[in-house]
Amino acid sequence: MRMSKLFVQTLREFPADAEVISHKMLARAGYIRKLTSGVYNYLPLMWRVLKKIENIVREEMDAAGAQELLMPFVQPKELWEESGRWDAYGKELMRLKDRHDRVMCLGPTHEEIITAIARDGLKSYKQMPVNLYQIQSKFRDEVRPRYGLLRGREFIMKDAYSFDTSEEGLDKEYQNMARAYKRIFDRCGLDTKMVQSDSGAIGGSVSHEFMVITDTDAGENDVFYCECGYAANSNHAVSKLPAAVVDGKDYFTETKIIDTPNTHSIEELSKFLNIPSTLILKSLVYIVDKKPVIALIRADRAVEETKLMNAAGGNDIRIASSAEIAELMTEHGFDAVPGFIGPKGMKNIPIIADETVREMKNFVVGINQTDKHQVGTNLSDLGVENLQYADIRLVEAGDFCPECGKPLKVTKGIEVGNIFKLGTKYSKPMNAVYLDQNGKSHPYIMGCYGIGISRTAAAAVEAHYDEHGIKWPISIAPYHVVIVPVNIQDKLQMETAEKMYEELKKAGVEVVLDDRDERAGVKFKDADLIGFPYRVTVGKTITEGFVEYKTRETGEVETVKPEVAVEHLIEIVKKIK
RNA sequence: CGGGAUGUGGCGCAGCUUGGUAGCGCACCUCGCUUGGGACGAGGGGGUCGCACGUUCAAAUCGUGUCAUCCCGACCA
Repeated sequence: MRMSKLFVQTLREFPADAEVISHKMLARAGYIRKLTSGVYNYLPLMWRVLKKIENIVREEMDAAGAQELLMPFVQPKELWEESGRWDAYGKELMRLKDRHDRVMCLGPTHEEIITAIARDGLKSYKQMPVNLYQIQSKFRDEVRPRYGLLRGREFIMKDAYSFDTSEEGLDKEYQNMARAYKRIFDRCGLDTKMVQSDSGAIGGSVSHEFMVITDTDAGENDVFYCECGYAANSNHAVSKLPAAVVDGKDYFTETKIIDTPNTHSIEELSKFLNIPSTLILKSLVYIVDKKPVIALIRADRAVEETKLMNAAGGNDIRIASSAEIAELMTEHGFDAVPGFIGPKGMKNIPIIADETVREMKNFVVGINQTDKHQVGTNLSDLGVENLQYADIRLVEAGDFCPECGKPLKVTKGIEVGNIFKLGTKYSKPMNAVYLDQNGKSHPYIMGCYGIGISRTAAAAVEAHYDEHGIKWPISIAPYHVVIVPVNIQDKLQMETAEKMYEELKKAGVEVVLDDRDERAGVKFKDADLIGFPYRVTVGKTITEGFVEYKTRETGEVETVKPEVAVEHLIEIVKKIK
């Protein structure tokens, strides 16, 4: 490709509305243009990158035994009603009507469709196991799209679905996909961690996410990990706690109610009583699926909302507003303000206590009376009904690994892929069954496996850039090399550049010849910004028979003969896989 | 959904307070000159100032409404 014909326009400055590195870089270097919020045009350079990632995914999925197909982007409401997700999915599901007023939606994921395909054509145990996948645009009407390609509304995803007759079969395929994912991200030049995670609204029991670990602020997830190999998303991580004072016997000799004026926060209360916060039982009111739930936890710790939501068996959670708390107090005949709330007397409302609460003795707790707390208390003193214990605690750095006991570390991660065990979550309600050896019907045991293609591209930029621009891993770079004749009016320079260009093209190297009548500085800036992995500069030294060969990643520069540079590049490209 | 901000050529911005013929830099086109890290000179094309209504002799500028976009939070296979 000749640069003079390449459809790309680089910008002198970063667009004002771009926040994270990948968005800034991709927009400035002419890879993407925003069409509307969370929706982007993929310009020719971007599309080349995306196709390369797709091809790596495709090769590895095929090698792992999966089969590619393509499902429709527009889907009928009826199937979503069968699975029960028409109501459960919420506003993220983009709904629309056709001219006959038939209600449709844009596919945010394809469990319903694939399950319908399977029940139509997958009738015998003899046909399984089978794994079907597609690479396609998805649409999710995010409340707040952001971070460019990292959290768009329309994005490209590879989604695969497996069908088995047994849990063992599913387990095998799950491991198979985990290995394929590792190879895919390795080939894309991405360092990923496979972490345990919550399985969320998709449902199912077990899930893992593949996270790109970056030092940029684009990582939306906290990942806790240990040198022993344990790694988990914060919404799922568990830990062992450091030792703490959990028995208040040295502070309180009897159980009594005392005045604690204006102690609205844990900090104020522990200061007022001159006790560690580990002796205070914190009570928080959440609204889970529109109903109140009280969470109890040792006060030095925070509640992990996803864990709490799962413990409460809900699909939706948020902290209660002060108005809702007031209402709840009134219903139970109290009038305490937040800061003095407690489980005492809260009948007919689920109370979920974190595991930390089990060990607490002679502690301090709110009793739903403003400016008062009860000290030297044990949970049994409070006569709590509907009590349930669960791990609802947010892990913190410094906690210990649940598996080996060493201190956990925390890092930010960008989720680029995930794998779920779905079980019969979709096959059962949709009555998608096969016949076994005895002619008896059973629902499929399913798994699903996603990779965000466009997000992977953005994550690669987050992981590979410098102040001058992008540094693509060669396997997913839009082109392998750019040849820059410094002065296109110089006959020898231009002839040499053209000759190398033709030779490289012939050898299958993806090469751009920067034949623009621009000054060298402009071409160098653009080359760095766009992120060609290699640059060959044909300048003055060509009179002595040499060109400059530069590696973008390392900045290393060599002076070599043109034919050496060509050979070198051909070798490098041969080795990409 | 709560909080904050912004909409002026493709991109980045000024002008608005105090209403009076829409401007700058980059990009784009032409010519000259230049050619190893975003040169220079001259000439040129492109914007009903997000939209609507209102106030006024006159609105980018003032008022009301509305839409869009971005940031923080909440939310999020």
